[in-house]
Amino acid sequence: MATIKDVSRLANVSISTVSRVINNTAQVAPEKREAVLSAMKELNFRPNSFAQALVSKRSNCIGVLVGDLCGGPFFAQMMLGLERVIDRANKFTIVMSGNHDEQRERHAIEALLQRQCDALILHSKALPDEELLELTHGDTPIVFVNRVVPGAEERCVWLDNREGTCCAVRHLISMGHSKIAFVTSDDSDFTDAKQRFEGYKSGLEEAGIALDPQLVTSAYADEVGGHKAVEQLLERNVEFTAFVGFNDAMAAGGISCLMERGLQVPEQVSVVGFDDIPYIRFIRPKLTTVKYPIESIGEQAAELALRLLDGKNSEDVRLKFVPEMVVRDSVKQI
Amino acid sequence: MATIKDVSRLANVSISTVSRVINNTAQVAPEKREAVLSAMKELNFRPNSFAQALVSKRSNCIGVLVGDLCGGPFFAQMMLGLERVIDRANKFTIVMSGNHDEQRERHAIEALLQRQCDALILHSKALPDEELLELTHGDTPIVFVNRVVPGAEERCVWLDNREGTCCAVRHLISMGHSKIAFVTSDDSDFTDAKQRFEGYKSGLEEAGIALDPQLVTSAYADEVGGHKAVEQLLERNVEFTAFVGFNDAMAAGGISCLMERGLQVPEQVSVVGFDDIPYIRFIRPKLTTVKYPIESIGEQAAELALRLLDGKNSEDVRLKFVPEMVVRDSVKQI
DNA sequence: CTGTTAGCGCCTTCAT
DNA sequence: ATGAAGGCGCTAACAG
Repeated sequence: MATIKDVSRLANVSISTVSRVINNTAQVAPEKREAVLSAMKELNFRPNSFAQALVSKRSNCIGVLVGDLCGGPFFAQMMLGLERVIDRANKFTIVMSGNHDEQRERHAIEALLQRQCDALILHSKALPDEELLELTHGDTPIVFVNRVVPGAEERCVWLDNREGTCCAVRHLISMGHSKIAFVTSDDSDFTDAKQRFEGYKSGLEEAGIALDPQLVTSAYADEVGGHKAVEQLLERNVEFTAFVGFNDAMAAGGISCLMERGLQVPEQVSVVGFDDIPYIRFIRPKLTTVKYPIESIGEQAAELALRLLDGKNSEDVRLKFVPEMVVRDSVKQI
Repeated sequence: MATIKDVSRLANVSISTVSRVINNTAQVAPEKREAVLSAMKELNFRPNSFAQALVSKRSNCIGVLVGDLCGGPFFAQMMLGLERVIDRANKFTIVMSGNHDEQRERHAIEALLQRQCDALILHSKALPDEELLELTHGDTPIVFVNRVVPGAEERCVWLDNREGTCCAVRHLISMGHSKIAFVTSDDSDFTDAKQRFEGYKSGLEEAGIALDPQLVTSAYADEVGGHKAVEQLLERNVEFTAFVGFNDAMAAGGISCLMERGLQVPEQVSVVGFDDIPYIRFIRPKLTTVKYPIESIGEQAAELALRLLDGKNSEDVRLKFVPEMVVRDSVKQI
């Protein structure tokens, strides 16, 4: 790989001049500039980004920690939002996945930091609040996604999960339902699960409906889990006219369980999901759900990170997102 | 951020000694080693990876170009495979997406190269063969995924698309079908589309069935497109008992079109998809499809890249993948 | 406008 | 076993 020295030699100028034309950092005589340009082309020169980073103290990289790239389209969508703005700022994205494992998350963050990322965007599920808070004291700007870290609220971009399930319940109630089940994740120290359950409870409470523990069922938070959970629910022989799913996948699994038993959705049971994942359009009936605006969240998180980096004020960055209902065909008025 | 100098000062040793304990590159007196270690801890020292890369000529990064992170779970799954092996090799992954645009792909590769990635794994759809071939002449090892670049075959990890649709057709024929439609992408200079169409043709040919152009229909390669394409097909009023979809999304779209018109799958029309995307389980009936082992392909691509890097022989890396049928419920024997 | 010079943080001989 | 010194490729004063 050719270096700046090679170019300077070929163009018969000093390395500073070359540097100047590379970075447009000062005026250079047109003829010399031409000479440099053609020398660069001839040698297929590309500035060594490490040398640049070493001296300029800027890596132009934003490090991103995600749960896992493959757990559904979720992170992919977030990345889409992130990339859009990071790209526009002419920076790079380095992605690492923590796979929801504490050790791995810690290691990934460590690695990102060591890479001298200019800023970090973290979607950490496994690390404790204190550890995350600690990180914000370092000299690398850090932004948290989908999580509120106490003491670092102004660096968190997140969705109000509680409000989400609450909306879902409200919607069902407005459609005449009152026996509403909740099909949730069995990972009870998963913050999202707690919050969504809270939302379910307060939605009922608002309407003066007592919580019936028999109507709450849980399993692993995917389609298979949803299927199982609804199966359990059915076995309990409690009456319900609707259920809210922890996420769309569980809702879809639950629906297939109902259908297998000859129960029609929404004729006999209404269903509301959560997330509005793209491939929900494959599900029949079209699922009514709560939108998780993950792409926008990604965008705002990146925006915030860049602001922090530039020391610009970040007041107009949206931190807290409020979910909205997406009404489709899986809820029936009764 | 503390530097090696700070550490050496605090530990009362020379820079070299610190370097030695960092890299385990020579014997160091136990007491000094201890002093260094504790100094590193105290200063929260992390070696500057740029300085390391600058002098060692190794960035420990593998650059990856993907079509887009969000066009379905496809790339996410590939990333899963890639990451697994890159991670195991203690290296990093830098991802950029080309969004199927020639300019952007070129720019992304340029950027990755400038980042001094140790090797590149490219999933390029838009760049011409010659340009890609050219890249392999540089000094950075390059691996192509899901594409055969003439002249660089030993650096390509790919699936035999042609064989895939051929399998699908064979399967349908073995189930008694002979009027088999093909619902494909309208992007005709898209290599995958060409190859899959070839497979469809040769599948028919094998069975001595003449190709009926009326049975081939195309649209944008997603669910909506599938819907449209099948709509067209229906309007043509040609008889068919089955169709092969360009991919699962088109198949799913086609199925919903059929269902809306009261046509049962597979009772009246059998369907075979392509890819076996994860969320296919949401589709009713369960779709029979051709598996695209994208995760394994990702793994092997990464494996190949690492081999190339280490100059190890890469003979046992699997380059060409052969698709296999996944038989589920959307095909009926007639 | 241009060239010279001094590092950025680290690794690696080369002496000791 | 250890320290001193040189240099990786580049940028940023500083002199002309």
